[in-house]
Amino acid sequence: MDRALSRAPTLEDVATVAGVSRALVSLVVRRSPKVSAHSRVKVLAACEELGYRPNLHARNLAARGSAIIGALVSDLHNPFFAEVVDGLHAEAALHGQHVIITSGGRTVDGERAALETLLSLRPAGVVLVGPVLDTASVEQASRRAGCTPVVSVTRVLRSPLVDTVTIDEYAGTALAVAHLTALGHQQIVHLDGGGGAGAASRRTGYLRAMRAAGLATHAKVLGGAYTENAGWATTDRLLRSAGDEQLPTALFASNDVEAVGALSRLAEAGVAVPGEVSVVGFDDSAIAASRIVSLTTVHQPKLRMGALAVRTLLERTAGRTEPVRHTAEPSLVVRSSSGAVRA
Amino acid sequence: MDRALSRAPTLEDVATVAGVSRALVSLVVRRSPKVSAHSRVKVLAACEELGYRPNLHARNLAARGSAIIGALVSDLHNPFFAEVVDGLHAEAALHGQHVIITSGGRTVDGERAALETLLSLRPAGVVLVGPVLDTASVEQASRRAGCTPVVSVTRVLRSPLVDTVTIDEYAGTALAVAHLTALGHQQIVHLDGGGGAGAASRRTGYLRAMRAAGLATHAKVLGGAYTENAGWATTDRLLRSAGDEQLPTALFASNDVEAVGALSRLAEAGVAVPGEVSVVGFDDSAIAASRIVSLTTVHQPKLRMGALAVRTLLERTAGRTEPVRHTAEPSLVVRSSSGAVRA
DNA sequence: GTGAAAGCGCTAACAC
DNA sequence: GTGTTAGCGCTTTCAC
Repeated sequence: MDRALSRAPTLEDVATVAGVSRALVSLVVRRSPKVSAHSRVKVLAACEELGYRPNLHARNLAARGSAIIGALVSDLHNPFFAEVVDGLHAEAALHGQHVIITSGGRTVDGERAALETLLSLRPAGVVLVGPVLDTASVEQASRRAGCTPVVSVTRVLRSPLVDTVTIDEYAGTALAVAHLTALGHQQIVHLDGGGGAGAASRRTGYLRAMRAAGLATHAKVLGGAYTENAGWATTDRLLRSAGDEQLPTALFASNDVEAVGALSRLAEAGVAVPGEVSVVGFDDSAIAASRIVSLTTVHQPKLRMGALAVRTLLERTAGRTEPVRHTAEPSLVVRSSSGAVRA
Repeated sequence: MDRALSRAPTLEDVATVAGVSRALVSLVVRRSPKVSAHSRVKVLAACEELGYRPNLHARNLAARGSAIIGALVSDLHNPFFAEVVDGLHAEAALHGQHVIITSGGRTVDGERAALETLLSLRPAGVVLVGPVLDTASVEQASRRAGCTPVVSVTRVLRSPLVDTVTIDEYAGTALAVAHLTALGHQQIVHLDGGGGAGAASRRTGYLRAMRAAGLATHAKVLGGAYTENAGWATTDRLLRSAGDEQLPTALFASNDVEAVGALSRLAEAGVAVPGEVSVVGFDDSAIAASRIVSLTTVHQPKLRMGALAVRTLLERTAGRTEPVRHTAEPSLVVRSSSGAVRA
């Protein structure tokens, strides 16, 4: 079937084999309707025979604009982001766009370099998934690339050049607190997420929800971070500082891994979950669903957020100039880490 | 600083501003030594002023060959692969190569499409990370792209066109079995990995190691897969079929998530780990290190494997035509899921 | 419908 | 050292 060819076949090769001009082949591969059925069949057969695959570089150069959407994922180790990328892929495919991914290894410099690489490829737009990069760097990079559209998922970047897709963090925290109060909990401690994306809003949302429930005096925030170790350490401090009777009845962590840290410290201390203490997380990442963890948590619609990011990007490409800030609706997933307050 | 420019600046723009020819600018940005210091400074200043960034498409087209290494990652949800990608990045950076990633969402069709996208970008080479794609498809794709070098990590593809990087699965299983027998275990059951990458070798390795330890009669393989549910279900069957006294003293799972499934089933049944049953996994993925799991497991040097993949790729580019099969050395990470056999 | 010709931004020979 | 010239593979007018 394949003719021997040391280099990859080009439009020209296809045209020669099909006995037509290059322009015609170009029209066929781009699915133009202005081609006779006869020619189309001939050309397609030649493509097949040669194993022709268009050169995206050449296409991009000639068409000045590509069907590539670049995704800069801050942390490939985080399955949360993987799901957002799934959403990106699905929606991009619907619009005939290709998605290529780079990662910055959770560092500002790494992300800056990865963004440079991405922009050198002159993509139709860039999706920043959970970026740690500062707004100024993003703005500058976008502007230098002829104002390539940028949308940030998870993290809000306040720039007229950047659209954002996040969830309604306040609604999420309200769901978590409402779930716990409905179970009779009053002593609900919040394990803070430190400087993590959304952590500040979650803290505020928690305080607001506690106030709304008439539990303002019970509200208590303990410093932490979006890590398992932080969750462990914070819970450790809690256990040490309080006698058993003063232990809160519920812990609301700023994200899932922090909740897992709390769970493991509680298990070490022999504290029953949810018998003595209920634990609620945030994100609904893969670990929360694991049988061994089975964590009640606030679900973020990651797939939908990814898809929304792509649509938002394409709207920009289509001419919108006003920035938009989308917030998706969270929901609560009840698993076995939460239950009625202890007697 | 930035001059207003609606489109991204080109070499030509830089040349105009610097008052030199395009070729000179090209030499400067490619760090050629054959440029006077004076010109270099002038050109660099102009680049800075305009925020110039080379167009990779144009460069690739003109130079027929790019500094792009494409990575096709079968499953972005798997942190195991993320670490391999870290290794890829690190080594690629050392050689001035860019890494771009695509994913096939764990399906053959998805991977085929992702590979097409990658190859349309005419990369210097492609790294397949844990591919599910069949050998024939890979061979054909590579050949159609003018024999683009391909290296497969984790999964062995038997093709003269494809290099591979895996670990020594036999050595890994030997480590696990030796660890357990040293602790006095004899009733060691293997939870099979089904059709997963390396699962067959791990099964064989287990049987071989048991035989070598004089435990051939105790060897027992239970069907499974590389999933938490499979680990749970297999352990469930084990618990149901055996009275308590017939329970094996150790479980050796084909990978970590399967081990986690086993752990959760044992916890549900109130079986103490490692008091009554020891559990050992394979891979040393992130979940194994989690405090709540703390799984003894066989470590795969993922970073090194990623780095090795890049080096292997570049050797091909440099002219090697013989395929190579690298096997990295595993090691054992002892955590708290394994202990001395019960009395 | 189809073909000819120009040019996208860059590199690589080759002159000077 | 520096400038000139010819493409790389494709899309895009614009004639026919």
